[in-house]
Amino acid sequence: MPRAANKAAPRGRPVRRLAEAVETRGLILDHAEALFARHGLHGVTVREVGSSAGVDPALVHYYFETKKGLFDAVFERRAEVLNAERISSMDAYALAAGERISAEGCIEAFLEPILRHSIQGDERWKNYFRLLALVNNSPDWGGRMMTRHFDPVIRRLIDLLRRCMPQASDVDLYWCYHFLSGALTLSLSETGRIDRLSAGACVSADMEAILRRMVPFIAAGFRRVCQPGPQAT
Amino acid sequence: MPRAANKAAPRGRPVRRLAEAVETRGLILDHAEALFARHGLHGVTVREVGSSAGVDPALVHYYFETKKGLFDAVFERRAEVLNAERISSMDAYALAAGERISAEGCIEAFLEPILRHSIQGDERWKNYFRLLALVNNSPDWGGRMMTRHFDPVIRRLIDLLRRCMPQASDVDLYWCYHFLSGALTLSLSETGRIDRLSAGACVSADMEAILRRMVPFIAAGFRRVCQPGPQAT
DNA sequence: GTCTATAACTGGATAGAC
DNA sequence: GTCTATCCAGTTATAGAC
Repeated sequence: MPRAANKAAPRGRPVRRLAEAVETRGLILDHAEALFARHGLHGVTVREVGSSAGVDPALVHYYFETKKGLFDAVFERRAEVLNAERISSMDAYALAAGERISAEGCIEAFLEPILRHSIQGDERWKNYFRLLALVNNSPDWGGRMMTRHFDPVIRRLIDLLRRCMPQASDVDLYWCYHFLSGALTLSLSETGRIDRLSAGACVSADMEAILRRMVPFIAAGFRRVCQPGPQAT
Repeated sequence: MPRAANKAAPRGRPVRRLAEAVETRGLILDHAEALFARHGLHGVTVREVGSSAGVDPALVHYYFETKKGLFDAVFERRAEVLNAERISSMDAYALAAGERISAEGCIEAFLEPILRHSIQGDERWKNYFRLLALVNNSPDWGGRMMTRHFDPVIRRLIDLLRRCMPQASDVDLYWCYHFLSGALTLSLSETGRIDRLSAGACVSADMEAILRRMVPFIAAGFRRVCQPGPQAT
């Protein structure tokens, strides 16, 4: 079982070797990411990954053992980065806002890191987000995968939002987050559907436009459902 | 090319035969629907469909020619039904509401038919909805498939909403629909994630709870983004 | 319409040379 | 670490008997 890069340098070997290996590994991950994002786990073959990355297919097994192993590695790689960014974004906001904390602020702090990568036009991140969308909507293992990697960050968001709406019940907060999650992941998948539907008025890739509308949209939704305000329907 | 049930009765044959054939065809569709919903197009084999339906795999090709043909047939079958239901639901609402038309009413009229099937616990419809969620979030052909089958109905919804918010711009309306679409399809996919995230407070399958919250949530979002109201932020 | 048999091929995975 | 060669299970799809 050749476990991937467990012990760093294989004792006395020139560093060049290791650097190249890390490079190869990353190359495979990048190309697998792009392919999985578009066709899903079962829609991609190990051979395709290899030839896309310009690397022998056997190397894929060398580094990741199985196709599922590769898929998981792809999924995990950016999850950690993203979570760290979101946590620090929310922490920074909470600290800066203090008592003037608002739902809009929390949601923007939560969304901004993920959408910033898209706005900056990083294709690798965009592929990863498409993959996220696919996994989030996969009935069998998708839910578990999301739970395993992202739940702690979501709880942090819910905690912040609770401070904005102290009278909100947990059920309401979680359902509202659920709507947020659906709206976000569909946006991330950039299927191009909204472009055609709107006859060009909307552009799937325009994350700036999405962020600008999603923050008030979601915040208003949260407030309406979680605040037992005067509106009676 | 044995086109499926093109001409109804093959001239002079006993009706039994035809009835059984229709039954077999439907059986295949039902089981394919359940499998595609959970594993996607590439995650299912023709053999699996056959053995799940208790039918010879060759029959799948007899009725649908290719696996993709089967997939398309599954997707189309309920799309027509659903569209008709949604149109008549919205028409009925618009007629009844008259000048007292509201965003809440439009959205509920749009959502109710789709969620009613789930609320009634029809497993076949629920599988179909899971499939919808998967397709809606598929970057490559998903967007086109949604466009082809559902855009006219969506335009009808947008038209109604425009009557509630005459000053709304098209861009805003379409983006807001996009958020609605994401929230809806994630709900339909019932991944079970929200159940774990909320430690049991929310239940994925509880469409009643979803509908009750989604209507005000989405309506508030629309109003906030599409109405140039006094709120500044 | 249904089933058997099989063609023709592609998939993931591994052993072993370099 | 990388590549060649290969295994073999499983794939779609079809021809043809019933």
